[in-house]
Amino acid sequence: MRTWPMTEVTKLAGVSARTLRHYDAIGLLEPAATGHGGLRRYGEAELLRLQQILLLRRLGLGLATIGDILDGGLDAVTALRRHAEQLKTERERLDRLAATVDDTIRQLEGGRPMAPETWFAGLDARRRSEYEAEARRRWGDAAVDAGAAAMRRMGEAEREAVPGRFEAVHRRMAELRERGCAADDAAVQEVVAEHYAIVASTWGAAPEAQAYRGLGDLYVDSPEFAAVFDAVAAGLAVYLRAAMHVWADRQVS
Amino acid sequence: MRTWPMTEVTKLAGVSARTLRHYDAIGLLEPAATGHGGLRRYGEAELLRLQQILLLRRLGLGLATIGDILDGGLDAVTALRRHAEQLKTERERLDRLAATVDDTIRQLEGGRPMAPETWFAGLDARRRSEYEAEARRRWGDAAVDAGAAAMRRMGEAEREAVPGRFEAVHRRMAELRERGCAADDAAVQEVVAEHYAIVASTWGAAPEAQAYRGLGDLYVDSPEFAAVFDAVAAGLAVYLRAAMHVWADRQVS
DNA sequence: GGTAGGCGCTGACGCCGCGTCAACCGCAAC
DNA sequence: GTTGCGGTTGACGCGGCGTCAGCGCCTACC
Repeated sequence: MRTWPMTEVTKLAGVSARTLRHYDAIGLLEPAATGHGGLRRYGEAELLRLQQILLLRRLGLGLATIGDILDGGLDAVTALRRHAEQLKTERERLDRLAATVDDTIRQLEGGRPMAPETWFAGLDARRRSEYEAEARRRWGDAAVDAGAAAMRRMGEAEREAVPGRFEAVHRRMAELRERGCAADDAAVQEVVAEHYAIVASTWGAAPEAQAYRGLGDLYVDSPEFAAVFDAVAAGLAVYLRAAMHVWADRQVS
Repeated sequence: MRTWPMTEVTKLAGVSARTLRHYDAIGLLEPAATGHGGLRRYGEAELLRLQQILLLRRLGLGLATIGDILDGGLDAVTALRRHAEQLKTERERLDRLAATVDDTIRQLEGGRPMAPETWFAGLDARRRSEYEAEARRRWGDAAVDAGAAAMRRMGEAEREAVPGRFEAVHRRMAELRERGCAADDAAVQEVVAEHYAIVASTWGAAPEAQAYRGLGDLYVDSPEFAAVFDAVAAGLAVYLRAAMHVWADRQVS
């Protein structure tokens, strides 16, 4: 039986010697024989196996998976189907990411701040669904769906103005906190009222006092939200929550 | 000035303590102060910087790039534009990859071998353009474009039959080589003639003898092609090239 | 005979962004 | 005293090799 040394194999298959040694090291492709000083020699069967490895590798499969397939422990079609799923998921993530990046570029160029709606746009499906699941738990399906619908109904100009209005509220709240105003201060409650109005416009309906309270909790409990507020001014999330609680309590009484 | 310990920061920003230590280790975000036993304390400026880090990280930028941006050595818009390019390139690569994987699944299910056209489909842009550039060098723009057009013009059934016809030729060539037939043997040249016919049908025109010679060279020079032939039978690429050279020389004389 | 060069070998580090141990320290509550 | 929390500094691991470093063997040339 003919055998080939590594240099030949690298030329035939277009892989580096390092790669062949790696495949040997991880047990993916062992030489047919190793003679005089550890020289690797590959036979026809090994070349064929290498071909299959390279084919599957080109499809993006991991070496461990490829090994499982070639050793018969895994069905190729099953593995590829699963792989195709992952590819599609990853592609969708890149899609959203690219859109968010484009958004950010436009906003930076226009000198406008980040839109809160885009805060979650780049999150992967798991985190996004976690957030949405929490929202549904807190406020119910109807509220979440109504909110999404309301956002869609809004005119372009109106929708674009939302981030700026939120930003303004955040800054005014930060100022008041800086000046030492308590959460139940009239000036603070005035700003909260405006905050409530903006939230109501994005939700498509005026939230119940309890729901608004819950939103304040979310601002602190959710790392993503808290981070955004604390970027405006450290501690703002907690301050805002307190003010929202006061406002909600007054609505009820 | 207020400062926060790590536990607070992890809750505010939603990052792990490990991440904060990592950012400290690579010099991306250093604590405002470290007191009594190395305890890290973060000030408002650090929280703001962390916010910016997380924002850019969510967009998929690398930590090194983020550091450059925040330290003023790199313009955010420029970096993001470049990043968006890369995202799009990567997304396109995944698209092609997913298509190739789907193809492969269909072929495996149908029990048919890989279509040669798909050999290059999953390659990244660089390698693909390298290959195409080489093809244009070898045969000229017109030939390459005509070939692509011919493939598109072909009927579905015809196009699907191409892989099988190539496969059959490869197997017959391998058999003849096994039996010790020389490249100029009549039986070998008969198979080569069929090979030429298939190539002609995919190119949309009968190749010049010189172009056909060049194709034989490519079969050996290109690792990807050589690998595919040598998977059918080790050494087949070289054998096929020799046979193609003989055929081309006879056409000229 | 020496020596330079080419090809092969075996480690081992590096990449990227942390997760995840392990081992230890200081402070507070029981 | 001990338990537990919250912090510290290492270190390994992931995937798929690229890229040295340092060595051995064979050949060619002087």
